[in-house]
Amino acid sequence: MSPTEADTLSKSQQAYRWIKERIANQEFTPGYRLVLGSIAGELDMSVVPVREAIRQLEAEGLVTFERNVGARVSMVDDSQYRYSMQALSILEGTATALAARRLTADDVRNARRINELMIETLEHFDPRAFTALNQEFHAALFEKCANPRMLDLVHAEWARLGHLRDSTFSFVPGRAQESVREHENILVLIETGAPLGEIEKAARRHRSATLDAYMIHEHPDEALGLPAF
Amino acid sequence: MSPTEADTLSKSQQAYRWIKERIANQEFTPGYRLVLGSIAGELDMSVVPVREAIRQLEAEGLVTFERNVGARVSMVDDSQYRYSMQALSILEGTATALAARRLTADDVRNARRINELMIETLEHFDPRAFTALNQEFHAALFEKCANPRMLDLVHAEWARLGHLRDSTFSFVPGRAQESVREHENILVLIETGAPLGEIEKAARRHRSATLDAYMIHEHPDEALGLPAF
DNA sequence: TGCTGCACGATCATATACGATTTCGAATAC
DNA sequence: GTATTCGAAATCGTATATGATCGTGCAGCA
Repeated sequence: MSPTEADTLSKSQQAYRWIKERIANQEFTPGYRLVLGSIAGELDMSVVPVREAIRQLEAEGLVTFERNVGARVSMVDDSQYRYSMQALSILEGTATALAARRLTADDVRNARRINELMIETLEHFDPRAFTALNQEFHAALFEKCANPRMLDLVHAEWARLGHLRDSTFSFVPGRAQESVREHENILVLIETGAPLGEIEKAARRHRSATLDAYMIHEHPDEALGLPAF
Repeated sequence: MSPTEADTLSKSQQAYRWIKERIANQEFTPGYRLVLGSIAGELDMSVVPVREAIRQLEAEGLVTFERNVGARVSMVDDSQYRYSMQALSILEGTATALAARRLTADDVRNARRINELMIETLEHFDPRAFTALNQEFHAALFEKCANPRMLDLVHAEWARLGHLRDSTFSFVPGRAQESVREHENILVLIETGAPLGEIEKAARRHRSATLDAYMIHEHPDEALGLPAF
């Protein structure tokens, strides 16, 4: 046999990934009509697995579905991005605080290493790579969150953002320097055993600041409409 | 024709509701094996819609699914309840703060009315009714949240809790009095235009306190394991 | 007795087929 | 010229059928 790489993958899951990838690639832009039959033909399978895949995507909010009409890629405007970012700032801030006391010296060292990598890449700045490292850094901090439910929510929100934009720092490259400084600051708070409230606030503000930078850069005219904390 | 009541409902949705109801009713207890064929037979439909329904429920976390094996009602132990409550305390706290500035005098009046209803029912205490009113009260406060994404998350978490326990106050009836007092306190904070941080903290603590009461009542021996803020 | 392997039953996964609903355009009436 | 109705094509919703996979119990052997 030649189970090239997707042998252990059910067709529904194949379809799921296939569609998701196209959406992430902007190949299927928002509003794009997802026709069961066509996709099934394209993937050389019947419509049943495709249906299931689309329902999953619907549950994640990536596509909207209307009965007897069909599915289309969800409309994602800037406001959704902003809202998701704010939600993430809340969730991630709390998750980071809930993980702080459980981080070992090694964990902190590792996070710092990632942050130093980010500093290095600042010279020949690559937004995509920087965004990826950024995610890695924060994951290192909140992954040990004492509350798995919070962790799930954080992951879900990260995934959601990943679909809306594959690189935040493409939009606000200037924010990168400030960002790594704040990272170090958070690390110090964790190391010195600062009150959890402080850590939460710092982590939350850190992300809010990225959002603010984005807003000022992309929509300088609009008011944020989102109260700060 | 006799479209008794479910004419406009697709079979997948019928199945979805049917199963969900059984789970809520404890008729399908955690660990219960959901067999596609049996359910399909019971509902007099083919397995296809049932499959879809189960996948939806899976996405919501109500059932777990294993390939080529089947679905079963998710195990929900106390810890999950606790984690969910804590997540809700965070989300709801923030949502309440994000809604505070948008509440009109009427909104506050309405919320206070609900709270007074809760006070009245304290005499002949009915946990179910009290819990329902409690939800109504909080919904009145956070429903105008400026961030719809946060609102979605709050709703989802409420729904999740609804499945785990249909009445929180069955477990800690003594908490009710304290609860309505804190409600009034939150209302005053909103009316007087307290800083959003204060409102958030109060709302968060309010729910945390319910969780603590539950813990002390049900698991006095266990440490919370969840740091307070 | 205890373990290995096989075969059977239960259940899931997918394909194909058909009926149902919606959408869109063309023909007709005004 | 515009509005309305009718009909066909596209697409979805579900049923039925068949192959694939997993769990389990029994038989055979050490």
